[in-house]
Amino acid sequence: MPELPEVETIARTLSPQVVKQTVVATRVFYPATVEGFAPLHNLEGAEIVGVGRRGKLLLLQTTHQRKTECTGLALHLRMTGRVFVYPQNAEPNPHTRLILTLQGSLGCRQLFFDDARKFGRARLLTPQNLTHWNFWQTLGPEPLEMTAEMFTKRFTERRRTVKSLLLDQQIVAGIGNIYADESLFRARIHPATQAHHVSLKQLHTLFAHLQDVLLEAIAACGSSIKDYRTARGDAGSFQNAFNVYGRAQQPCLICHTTLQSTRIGGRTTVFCPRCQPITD
DNA sequence: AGACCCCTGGAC
DNA sequence: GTCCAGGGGTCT
Repeated sequence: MPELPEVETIARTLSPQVVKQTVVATRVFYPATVEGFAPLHNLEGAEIVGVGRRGKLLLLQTTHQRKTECTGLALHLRMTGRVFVYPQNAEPNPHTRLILTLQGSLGCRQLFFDDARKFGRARLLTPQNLTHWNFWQTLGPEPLEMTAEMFTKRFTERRRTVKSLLLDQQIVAGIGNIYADESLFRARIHPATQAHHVSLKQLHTLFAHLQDVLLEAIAACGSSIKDYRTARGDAGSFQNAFNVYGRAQQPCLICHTTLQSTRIGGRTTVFCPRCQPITD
């Protein structure tokens, strides 16, 4: 389930494989994958000039196509989306949703977007698509680019639980279930604490740990639970550093108390009842 | 704020 | 066969 560190890793590993290559053809195998007002074939003729990330969105930046006003493609991998570059003769598999055929200094290659669960989405970057895309328009700031003051201000005086705010893409972009639970454990904050009951000092601690865990995860090329791979096909290794995610009923690595599992905002939440006391 | 939906592979 | 994983949209 690609979150910020996984998408960042994909962007970094994909970039050298696609930059300066031209999209010469596109194929759509599952039409619902493409959202918005512009068809995927509007990318044809454009050269990929960069690969970036915004929150959990992977961004392929292309040369501006004046006729279609297209400047790239946004991909949301959701849970099972994968991006790979294959040789010209590679055949689509049953999970292949999109293929961009690339031509350039690296020869003819194919950029595959595979997605078993069909939750992933692609959207062309055009003025109309961006204007009418509420998710894009309301997406919160990047956690690795915001200040501690920006972060804490978004959590104070809110009654929602601190975990649901961490997962809210309008509050902070790019955090999913893994890094929400891991940063709350490190900060020793119970995930069900209402945000207005978390002290300013605790919020600063949470922000510092959130940045730490994201940077460590990026350095480890992300967390591979099941589906996630880099754009080179490698697994990440940060799953080996989890303190709580996926460890319900196992002993806390700090105090050996049995880790508890609950549901917050519809998501499985694992925490240590001793290290993360409830404060209310 | 919570429920349901979208989807399918894997665990049991 | 049943249940679960879960990001984001939508509806109540």
